[in-house]
Amino acid sequence: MIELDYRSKKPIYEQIIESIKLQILQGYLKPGDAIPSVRGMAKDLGVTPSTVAKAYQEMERQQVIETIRAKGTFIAAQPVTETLPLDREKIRCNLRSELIELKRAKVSKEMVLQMIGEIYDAI
Amino acid sequence: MIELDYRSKKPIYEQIIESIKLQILQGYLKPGDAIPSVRGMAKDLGVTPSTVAKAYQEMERQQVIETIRAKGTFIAAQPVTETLPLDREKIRCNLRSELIELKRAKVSKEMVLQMIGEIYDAI
Amino acid sequence: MIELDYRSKKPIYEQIIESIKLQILQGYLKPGDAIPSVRGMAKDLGVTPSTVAKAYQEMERQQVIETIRAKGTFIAAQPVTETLPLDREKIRCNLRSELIELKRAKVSKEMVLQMIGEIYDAI
Amino acid sequence: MIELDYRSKKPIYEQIIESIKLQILQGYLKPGDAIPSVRGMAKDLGVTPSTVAKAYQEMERQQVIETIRAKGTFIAAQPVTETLPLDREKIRCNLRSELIELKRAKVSKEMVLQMIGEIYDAI
DNA sequence: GTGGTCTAGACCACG
DNA sequence: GTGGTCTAGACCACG
Repeated sequence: MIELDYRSKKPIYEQIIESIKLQILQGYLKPGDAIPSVRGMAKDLGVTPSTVAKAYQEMERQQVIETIRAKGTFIAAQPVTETLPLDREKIRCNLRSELIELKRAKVSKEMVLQMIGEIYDAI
Repeated sequence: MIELDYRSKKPIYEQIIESIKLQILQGYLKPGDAIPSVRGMAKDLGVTPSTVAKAYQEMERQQVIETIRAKGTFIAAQPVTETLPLDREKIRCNLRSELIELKRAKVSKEMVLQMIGEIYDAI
Repeated sequence: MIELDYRSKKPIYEQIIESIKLQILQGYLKPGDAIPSVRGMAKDLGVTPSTVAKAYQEMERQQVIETIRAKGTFIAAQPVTETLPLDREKIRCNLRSELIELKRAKVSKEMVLQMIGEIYDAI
Repeated sequence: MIELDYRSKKPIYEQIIESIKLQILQGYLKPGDAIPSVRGMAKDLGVTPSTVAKAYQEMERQQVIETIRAKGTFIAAQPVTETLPLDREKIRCNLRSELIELKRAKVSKEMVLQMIGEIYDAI
């Protein structure tokens, strides 16, 4: 199941994507597993189908899921392991933004690394 | 100087804030240093004064800069070092989103920690 | 409804904020209640949407209201009760300014306390 | 002497007025006492003469001070004790704004009255 | 439809 | 000149 935070500034469709990816990482969802149809998940989550459709389209583009015509949508066989240089750059940039805030708050490198380690393990 | 990336999804006013904070962290801007007037920076950057004003107001709220009555705007004497719990939570959440992507790309914890360390040092 | 005083020196957006806060205190608005959209209230009040947007953004920052993704804006669940020390100091300073005027007008301490009590109760 | 807070949002000329009034209330300045010339005070405070002139004009209007041609400026003979209904209304309105914030912060009536009493006594 | 961002101006109080 | 407020519009992402 997916829990949405409507109060968050993070778009709903991104929350859906993040949640699915997380469940894959954590092993709750495995390659070949079926996930609900766009309409089904929209109903479950109480959002409009187009929001779910947007999330699915984006995940399909990223080869996280696969849609097999008339059969449904499934977790993709093998998650691609390489990130595109462009995405890599985006991640670096976003991380940097957060690290600027932490460094501004005088959080030491050691504290940051510890924190990152914890988050990484908890994923 | 500030370099803007108009292609970025990050709003101009946020880019201005991040750039100023970065320059403070890197020592290019020190407490008491004057920064350009709203109109001056707007002209420099080729954006409307309201965009710069929005950035300045946000930074003043965060006590990054101080406006002194008709004398100009200055880097605040002593940046407050405590982050609000709420902001802290937001940072954690944003970091997590990026780490999910890295873990998905099979980037090991060691690699992530190394990368974070580098970014932290480079700030 | 909100009544604006265009002759007042108090900015429109601040009047909107004060009015909403007052209605919450008086129980006319309760946590979870919807308030008009930015555009809706702008039309009601006869001001430009950006003025209302500014008021809403400030109230969101103060956790007075919450914006829920494309569903609207609502009175926040539980107003935070702690004031920041800095805000507290500002309130003290503003109160002092007014009390100086009252003391100058030879209004006795008893009269002032009575007056304050009345205003407090009437809120 | 007058201490100005350039960081404050309160205009310099208002700070000057408040300071003079305070010194009168506290007995440091008595009716008939001379106060510096506009230029003299401007030099003392490090502000432009027009700022001091604005403060003096306003105080003269309020009969706080008197300017005697070619002799200088003096604390007025007897401070007027009645406030104009309009000013009274303004004070009430400003007090109300601050009290709304205090009530929002769940500061009890007793606490507020105590706080007001302290400030009043300290003036 | 909704809020967020941005433009291009105007006016104002302050100094 | 300076920042703060406001108007009247535009465009965009999100849902």
